Amino acid sequence: MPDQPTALEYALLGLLLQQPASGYQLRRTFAATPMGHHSDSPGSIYPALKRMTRRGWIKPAPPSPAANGRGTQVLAPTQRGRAAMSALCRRPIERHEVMHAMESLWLRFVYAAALLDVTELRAFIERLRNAVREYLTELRAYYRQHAKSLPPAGQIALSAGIAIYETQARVIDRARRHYSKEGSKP
Amino acid sequence: MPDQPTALEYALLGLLLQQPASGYQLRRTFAATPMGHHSDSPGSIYPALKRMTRRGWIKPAPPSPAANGRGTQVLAPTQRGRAAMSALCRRPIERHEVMHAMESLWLRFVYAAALLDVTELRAFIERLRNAVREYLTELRAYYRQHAKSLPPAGQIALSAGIAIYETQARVIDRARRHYSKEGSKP
DNA sequence: CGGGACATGTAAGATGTTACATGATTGA
DNA sequence: TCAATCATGTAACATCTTACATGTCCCG
Repeated sequence: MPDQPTALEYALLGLLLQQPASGYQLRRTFAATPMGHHSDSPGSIYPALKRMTRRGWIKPAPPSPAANGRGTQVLAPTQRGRAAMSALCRRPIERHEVMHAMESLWLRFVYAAALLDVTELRAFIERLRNAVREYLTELRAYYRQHAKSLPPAGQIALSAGIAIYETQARVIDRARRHYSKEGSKP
Repeated sequence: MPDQPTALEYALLGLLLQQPASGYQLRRTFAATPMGHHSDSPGSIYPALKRMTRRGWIKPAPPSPAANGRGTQVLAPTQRGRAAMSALCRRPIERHEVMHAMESLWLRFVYAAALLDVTELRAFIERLRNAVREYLTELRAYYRQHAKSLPPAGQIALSAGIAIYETQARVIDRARRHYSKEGSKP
């Protein structure tokens, strides 16, 4: 039975939306790419692809021209797959995603830019911006209240946590500016 | 059989080294604290505590004075627990930890500051600094090679990844300065 | 013709998630 | 006394990790 799709499934779906590929190629991408800290192990990739197929998100591309001979099976997203990713991008951003899944949110930003129209993309960026700012407020409040009772190393580690989110807030502002006025082009 | 200790176990051990506590209190800490993105679910905490007990890292504190009445069982680290944490802090830092477990490394920094002498702490900071710098070099190289072929959003997301590590490198430098000359106090 | 990369998959085992079960204590 | 909180735990389930199995193709 189709449970909740995992972050891995969305990451795979995103890659396939950019370019249909085989399981093996996807594994290589995860192994070679710094973005998205997912495992390149066959034991996670292939079952995930099977689940996605069951969901109707992807399907084997027709044997097609360049069937490169080996057992390679090129997978391509379906219309439903595209819809699932769009739906993800439109979904509200939750606190726990900001807390420990910022990587996934950055991925989502990339796919939102590819799949949504400029207006919706701007809305996504706005949601992301607000979510991060809210969490930053929380973190700073925590720091104010607890820093004094922490050892110096604890203060430094906590300030690192805050600085990481401040940095990301700055990059989000940059993205916001980038997509603010010149969304569609001639 | 004792497999490899998990990050959760080390996080729990660290908290217990600061202050003996019950499973429930540890759960509350995970729920309330921004540091360490571990689950506060009983289904992960209690089995982890049981494994740690099996390993001899912790043991129930004697019924002691303030047995607060309820079924509370206060757990305290043993000598072996302390040794396990020190060993973790002295261990070389691996690429994959820098890639997707910086939170754990910050935790480790806090516990290194609490458990190791200044000389060893400085060595830990140096290792952390080098590991992060090396990974940053890799990330920047990847950016140089691939940024051009990425969509704008992909470039922004990738630059966010880099900026996060640059921020952390700066905080590590701060820590390094902090522990450089005035390690022991008057 | 043999080794290495390509390519897909399964099996065993451990961990984590969610939901439930259980019971004591406190306070309204 | 009723509900909320404190407090520990288990069961079912899904996922991930690691290791293995299998077979094809290319190149030296």
